[in-house]
Amino acid sequence: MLWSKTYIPTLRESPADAELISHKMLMRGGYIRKLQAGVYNYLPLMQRVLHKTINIVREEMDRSGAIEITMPVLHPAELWQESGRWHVMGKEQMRMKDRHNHDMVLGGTHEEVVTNVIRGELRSYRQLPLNLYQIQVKFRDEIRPRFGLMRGREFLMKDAYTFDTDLETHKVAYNKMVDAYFATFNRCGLAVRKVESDTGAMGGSMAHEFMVIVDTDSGEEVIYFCNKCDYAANVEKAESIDPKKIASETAKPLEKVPTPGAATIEQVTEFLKVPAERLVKTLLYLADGKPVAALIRGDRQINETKLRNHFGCLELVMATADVVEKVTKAPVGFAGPIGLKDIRIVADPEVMALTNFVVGANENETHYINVNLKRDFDVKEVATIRNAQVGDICSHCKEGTLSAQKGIEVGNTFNLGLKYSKALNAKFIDAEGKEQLFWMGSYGIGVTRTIQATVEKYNDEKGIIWPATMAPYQVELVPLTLQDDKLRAASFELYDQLNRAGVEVLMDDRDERAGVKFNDADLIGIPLRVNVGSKSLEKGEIELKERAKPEVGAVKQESAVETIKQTIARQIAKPQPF
RNA sequence: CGGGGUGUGGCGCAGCUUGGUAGCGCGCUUGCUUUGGGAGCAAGAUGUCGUAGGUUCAAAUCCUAUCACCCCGACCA
Repeated sequence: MLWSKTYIPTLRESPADAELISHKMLMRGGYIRKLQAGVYNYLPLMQRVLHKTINIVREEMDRSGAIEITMPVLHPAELWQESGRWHVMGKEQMRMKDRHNHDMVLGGTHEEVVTNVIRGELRSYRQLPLNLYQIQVKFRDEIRPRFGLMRGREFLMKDAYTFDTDLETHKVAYNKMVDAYFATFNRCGLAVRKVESDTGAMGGSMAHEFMVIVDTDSGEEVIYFCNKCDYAANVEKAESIDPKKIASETAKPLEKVPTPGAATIEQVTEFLKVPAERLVKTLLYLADGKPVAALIRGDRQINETKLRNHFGCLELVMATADVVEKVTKAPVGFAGPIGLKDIRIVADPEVMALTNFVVGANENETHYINVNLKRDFDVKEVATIRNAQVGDICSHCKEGTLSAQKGIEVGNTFNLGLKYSKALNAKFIDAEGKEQLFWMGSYGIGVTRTIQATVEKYNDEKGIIWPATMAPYQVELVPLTLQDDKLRAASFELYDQLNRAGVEVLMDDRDERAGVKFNDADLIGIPLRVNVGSKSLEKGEIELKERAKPEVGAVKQESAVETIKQTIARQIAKPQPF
């Protein structure tokens, strides 16, 4: 392709609304343009990267035995009502009405539709296992779309769905997908970490996320991993070991003390000269509208996902001040479990291990000190509802400590169990002639997000450095000038030779100065650049410059095509640029 | 939705406090020179100053409303 014949609108400056380096580079390199928040045009270079990435994903899915289909983007609301997710998805689901005033959904995921595809028709266990996948645009009305393609409202995704006869065969299918994911991301030059995650609105009992670990602030999610064993989980899921009961001190008598002006943990620790881990926070929430209380140590952060799972509610929101006052009969900041009646109270195991601790007294500017469980109050529900923290002991090996890193989630896998087959009544006949529900799994790869994650990972101050497997072109051919007839002729000849040799080549045939072309070449990040300049041409040579390497090499014109092909082959074999 | 911020040629920005009819850099067009890491000179084109009201002789500038976009938070197959 000739640069002059395609459309590569590079920018010297970053648009003001781009924050992440990857977002800036994709904008500056003329890869993407925003249409509205979270919705992007994919320009010619991006389109080619997209094709490359899709091909990798497709090849690995096919290799794993998954079968490609295409399902509609437009779904009838009835299907979502049938599964019960019409209400679960809430505002995140893009919805519209047709001319008959029927509710429609722009799909953000396809569990319902894929189940509808097979139900009633896939009737025999002999047709199982089955894995159906598609690569398709998805819509999600994100609360806050951001960071370019990282969190879009419209984005490209590969979604696969497995159907199996039982849990054992489901696990086989699940692990095949896990293997396919590692293979896929490897080919993209991305080292990914598989971490445990919460199942969220997907239901089911097991889930993993595939994370690209990044040093920058671009990681949207914090993941915790053990320094001794291979345990890794995201912040929603990560668990640390529960403490043994602290060598029990003698219970001191309960005492109610005034704490004027001390409503926050910091103020109370300061005022009472008690460390935060001796305080118990009483946090009030509305679980599907009903007030509930959660007790965690003062030095800990509540994990609302864990809390929501414990209460089994759809909606969990912090109670407003007036609810707090109504329930505790005290202003915000003085809630405590003693005397708190008629609401469910859940305590973190760490709280259960405390003695002589401090709680709010449900009275303005008052706390209880020397509180002890059983004697002063009792809780019926105990569940881990705190966030893990760096330095905590790993809950798996019980030896290592947890560290944290930021990551970009590029893929995920979910065991869905029987949730959707049950809700949508999808059954097959087993070997005994009995009707059974399908065991299902769902598996996503954010294709457009993976592309941006790759840019976020592989760039320098000059621009993008693509892994050869994803690069829009394999080679960028740069004639240093077009004014010199010999040089021009040699460039076009090489361009033709490369095309005939099946090399994906972009030639910068613009009548620009060399510096402009070099800078644009570095910006768009094609892994191999070939310079045709008069100095080397006099020696019968052309120059090779790999984007990821500083040095410039020279080869004889005659062997140029061969050397270029070898270089490309080497780059593709090891796609990680550095 | 809460908090913060920004909307002025394609991109980046100034002008707004103190109203007087829009400017800079890059890019774009044409010509000449130049040509190995973002050239120089000259001549040009491109703006209903986000939108709608209002105040005023006069509004990019003041007031009101509204929309869009960005950041933090909440949320997130």
